[in-house]
Amino acid sequence: MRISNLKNHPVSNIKNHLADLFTQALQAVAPEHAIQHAVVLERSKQTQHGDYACNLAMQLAKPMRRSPRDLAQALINALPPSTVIGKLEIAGAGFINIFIAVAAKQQIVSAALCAGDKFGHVDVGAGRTLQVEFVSANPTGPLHIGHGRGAAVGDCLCRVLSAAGWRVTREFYYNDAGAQIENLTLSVELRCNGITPDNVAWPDNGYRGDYIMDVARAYLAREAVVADGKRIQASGDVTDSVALQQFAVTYLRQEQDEDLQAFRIKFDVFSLESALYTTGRVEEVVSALVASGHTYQQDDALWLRTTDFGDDKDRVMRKSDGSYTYFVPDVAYHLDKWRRGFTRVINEQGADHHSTITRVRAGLQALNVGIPQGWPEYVLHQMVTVLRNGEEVKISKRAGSYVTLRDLIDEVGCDATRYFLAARHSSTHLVFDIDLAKSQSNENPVYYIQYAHARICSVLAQWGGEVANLWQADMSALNSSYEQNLLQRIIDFPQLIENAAADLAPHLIAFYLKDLAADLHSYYNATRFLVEDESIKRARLALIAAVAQVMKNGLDLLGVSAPEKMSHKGTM
RNA sequence: GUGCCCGUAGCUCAAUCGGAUAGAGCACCAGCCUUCUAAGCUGGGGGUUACAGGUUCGAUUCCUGUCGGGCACACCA
Repeated sequence: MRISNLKNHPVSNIKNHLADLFTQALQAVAPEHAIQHAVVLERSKQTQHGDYACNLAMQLAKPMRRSPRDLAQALINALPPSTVIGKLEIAGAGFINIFIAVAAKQQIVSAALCAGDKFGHVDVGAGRTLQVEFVSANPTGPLHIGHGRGAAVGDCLCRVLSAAGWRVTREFYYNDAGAQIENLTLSVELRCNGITPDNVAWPDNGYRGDYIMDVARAYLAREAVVADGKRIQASGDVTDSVALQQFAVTYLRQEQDEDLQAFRIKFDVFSLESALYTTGRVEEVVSALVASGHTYQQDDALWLRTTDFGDDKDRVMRKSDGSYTYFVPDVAYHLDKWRRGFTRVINEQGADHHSTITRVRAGLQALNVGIPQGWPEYVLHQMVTVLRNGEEVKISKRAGSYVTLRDLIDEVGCDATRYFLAARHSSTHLVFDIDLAKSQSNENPVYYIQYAHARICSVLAQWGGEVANLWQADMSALNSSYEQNLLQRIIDFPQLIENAAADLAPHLIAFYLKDLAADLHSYYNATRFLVEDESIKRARLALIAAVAQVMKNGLDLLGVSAPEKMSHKGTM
């Protein structure tokens, strides 16, 4: 077997291979239905049902007025031969159960080892560009756990989409203009003058967190801060509110950048809301919207008739005081994304911003520049509830009481924090129990997975041979049920990446890795690897080396490290 | 009141565009280290998938309604 043959081996993309076969069978048996019925194959949940199942016969039964089991037999008869298929059975109401030939399954080990870090990557994106905007926190305070969820989900999404063949640009949008920034500036100014939040003079919408005091202190001490390559030196002049605002924003951006770096997240592009005003893009969009005929003047304000595009009421664009509401620069920003050539854009954000979706899309539709209706796409994550000492910690920037991302990284660790925040479906509420994550770190799933990887590395190190040559091993000895499970699990990996990318659901990676680790641990406990028989030894080592490769690739999709050693912790 | 999200084992969560007997972890019980890392493994109990209808060969999944939870409903962002 040569490397080039392994790359295109059907077992590396087995579902598509089977789907092709069944499509041909369908053409032969029922050409008139071949167009309406795309062939769907699914993994069987139980081993007695084989490895894959096809439900085509049951779907065709009604329109063709034939019994599903007859149709199943006809499809099987028309199926082109393949070395991948070991056995076919008709079961239940008309399922066609497919058993993959053991010899074909064994090929996946060599294929995975040869592909290395690229194993599992697919090409559904075909190199097309795609932009993901995430985090996009206001520069008015440190990142909290909610931003952490957005950061983890968004970054993992980017990694998954890259692995699925998309060329991904990561973007962060700063709302560095508007009322919240003015509140920030005022809060820092008050702190500079020695006024604290418990003072009656403190405004209701002022920021109360201790970090405001830190900003004020740094400003008075004439410190320098850097964000996005720009260095700002504080003047210390409390009466200069422009300088104060610039310093405060840069200070907080620097802090956010440091937190993101500690969370192993890197953005390609930072966009500033303020730039949309200074470059005239906001005005340009307003003019275009007025010209589109979807606006009207009422009560001294300018309105956009968003109800033309599915909103439940119209929205104000320009307030009677002449300033714009927040969604106007948002529309300008998204028009800019479109003009930069991103025909696919995904915005990952907290569900508390879901009402913006309709408005932004309505504004873009009103511009009538060819943007599709469902553009951009959104992935919304639900709120994170934080438990500390068994009690819910209320997240409120203004009250200054919340758990920062930095706290979590310091207390729980980057790996575990990323895993916990990314390992849940984003549409469900997440409970993050800090004490549990800290005190039970020995039972943390991320350690379970990393431990499986470290165990393999340890065995390979004790063997001391050349891992790079293992792909040439004779795999025919891999016949135990443990080995079959692992082979199938490896075969599933490319399909997993395809599904996770299609569903924009990176949490699937986390669950897969837990299952893979469980299979590995069972195998490890039941099997010796460094045995006398050279052929068996090499086959088993090749298998676990392939498993380690998949775990490393999978952990990388989550941004979690794959250590080669685990140092014991705790009292176990 | 309106819109969006959610409701699965005691707890935290899965379930691949509707598939066959709904799965893991934690917690609880009983076992496994003179052998490659016990942060591990093996076995056990635990369910009317909130509730009621509907669609069909088949529903945790889709539709309608009810109940419960979260979020959003400004000329705030």
